[in-house]
Amino acid sequence: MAPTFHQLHLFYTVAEKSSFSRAAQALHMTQPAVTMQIQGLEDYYGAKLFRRTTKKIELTEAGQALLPYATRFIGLMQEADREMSRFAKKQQGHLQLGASLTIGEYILPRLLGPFAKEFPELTVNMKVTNTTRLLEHVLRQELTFALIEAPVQHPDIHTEPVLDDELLLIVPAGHPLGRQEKVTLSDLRGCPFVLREQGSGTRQVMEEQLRAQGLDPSDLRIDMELGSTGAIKSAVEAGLGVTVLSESSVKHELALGVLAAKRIEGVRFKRSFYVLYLKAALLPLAAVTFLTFIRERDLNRWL
Amino acid sequence: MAPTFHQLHLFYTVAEKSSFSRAAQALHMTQPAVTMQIQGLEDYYGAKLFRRTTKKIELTEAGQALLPYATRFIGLMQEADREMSRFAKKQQGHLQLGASLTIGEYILPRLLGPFAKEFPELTVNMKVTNTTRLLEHVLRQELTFALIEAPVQHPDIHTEPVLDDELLLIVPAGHPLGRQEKVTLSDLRGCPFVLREQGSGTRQVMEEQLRAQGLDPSDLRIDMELGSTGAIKSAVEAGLGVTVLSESSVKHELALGVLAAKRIEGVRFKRSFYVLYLKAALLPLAAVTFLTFIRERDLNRWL
DNA sequence: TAAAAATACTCCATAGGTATTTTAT
DNA sequence: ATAAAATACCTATGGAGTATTTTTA
Repeated sequence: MAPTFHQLHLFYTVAEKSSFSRAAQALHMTQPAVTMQIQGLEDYYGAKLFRRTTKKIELTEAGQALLPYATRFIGLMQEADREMSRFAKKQQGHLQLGASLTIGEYILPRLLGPFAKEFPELTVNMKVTNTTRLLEHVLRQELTFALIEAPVQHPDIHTEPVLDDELLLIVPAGHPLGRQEKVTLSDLRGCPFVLREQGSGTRQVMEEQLRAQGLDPSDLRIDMELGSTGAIKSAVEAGLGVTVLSESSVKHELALGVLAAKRIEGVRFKRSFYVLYLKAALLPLAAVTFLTFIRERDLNRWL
Repeated sequence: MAPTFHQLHLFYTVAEKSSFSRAAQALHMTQPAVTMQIQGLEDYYGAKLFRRTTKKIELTEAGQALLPYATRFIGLMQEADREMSRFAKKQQGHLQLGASLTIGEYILPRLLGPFAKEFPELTVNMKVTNTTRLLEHVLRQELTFALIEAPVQHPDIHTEPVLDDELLLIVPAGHPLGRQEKVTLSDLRGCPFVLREQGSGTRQVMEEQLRAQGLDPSDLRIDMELGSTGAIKSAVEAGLGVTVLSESSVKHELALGVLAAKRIEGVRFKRSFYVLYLKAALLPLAAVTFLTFIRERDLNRWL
């Protein structure tokens, strides 16, 4: 009797697309099915929601009144999904996940194992390509969502940050660089570095970024390579060198004053993830679960 | 795939009743049907929502997380219903409406005609008895809702004000009673009254109230009986007497200072409506439409 | 052992699909 | 004339009922 969430979602999509047929297409349905559900809503509320002509449809006054509620319903449902994904242990489903090169190569592989262990009933399928192709795949609904390093602009696509870390130069307390107003790359020449080993995500991202700025990573003087973030922090604290880490992973030490963080002029060691998915299709719970998993991890522990 | 509003409502009721069977009963369903829907939710979220034992069930952590969302969904749906009822012209349905004696006798009869005219597809059936019996009928789901004059206390019942007017003594500007600190009933003896005719709702309610306070309405000196609120206001403004009206119907004149309103010590000419309906069962849209109709009317124009 | 929830099954309503007609530009 | 929405009709999924079994205080 009461409207279903599904109906309100269809209504929202029809309003958004200003067309029954296009909404149907966006939602993997046929046009008559959409018509039926909208009629169901109209019957329930006892008022027409759209004024139809063959060329265009437009919201009636009643439709305009309902639209914000539909939006709020969708938002609330997504919020609930997000909250509930914390508890989803025996959830089952399948994810067609896309990832850009860096993410797909360095970062996701290390997360998929633990994820599969924690959510054994959720199977994940990953496709790695460039952002443009990922966008096309998502538009064609061949991928549920994709993880990329920068937001994209497209009317049918929703982008949302999953993680937005910046890697900073980390120096021990009292280090001369910590007192400088500005730190430039040339300041770092000859400076002893303590870094994660070759092949670690952090290291890879850093080197990629350096190369992207036209700098050769081998110009750096790397004195020490350690296998964990904790070890690196200790080494830097002990004055064995400087390093590059995300601010969040040294929050504690910064607060205590044992380490200092500086941004390097002209260089952005950004580590950003954005999810990209179709506006029309609600993000399925399995995807939300996956994103929650990523967000909850302290990614720096895995990189 | 996504949870239905219905499922969330069932979930809410089961949580509220702490029992599948009692929730089923409250919602006119069988226990297995409730079980199925809850299982559907649990499958979707991949987590148990209730910890079941034969004697009692309790929310799991996941259930506790979902409950506030279920509540918000229900609230949002009711809000939408209320908003949409403004447009519901061709809505169809049937209302089993209960009303207390005064409301059912003096007030509703005058509203049902216009309502039926505006909502020709909504049929209304009215039962008039005392509040106690109305409560029983609502509990037994023989009535969709009931309109009464005062809120009732019952764990399964929701009461909500529809209208809460107080009738005040209205005197022309500059009238001696308007300057008095306190006006008592004895002040009114011999005072010329301008009132609605016998049989009008306002008049009836007033006389009932007077009698309830042990006073004989015929003690009042009624100089004039007029057929409309507007006529009465004009007569009082012109100094032809004093009257009793709800504050809202003389708001304008009070602001202009042409009339003054006083409360009579020891007498409360209250005109309150409360809706009373089952907490478990959402108020059907037809009922919301009816209540919106009542609220939107300036009742004083009809009484 | 006696409640309450879970299963098993049956049935029917309805959501959705395909084919077609209607409508308005 | 044409593109889009509505209607007709059919099928099948799943929601709800009845009957029954399982569970645990």
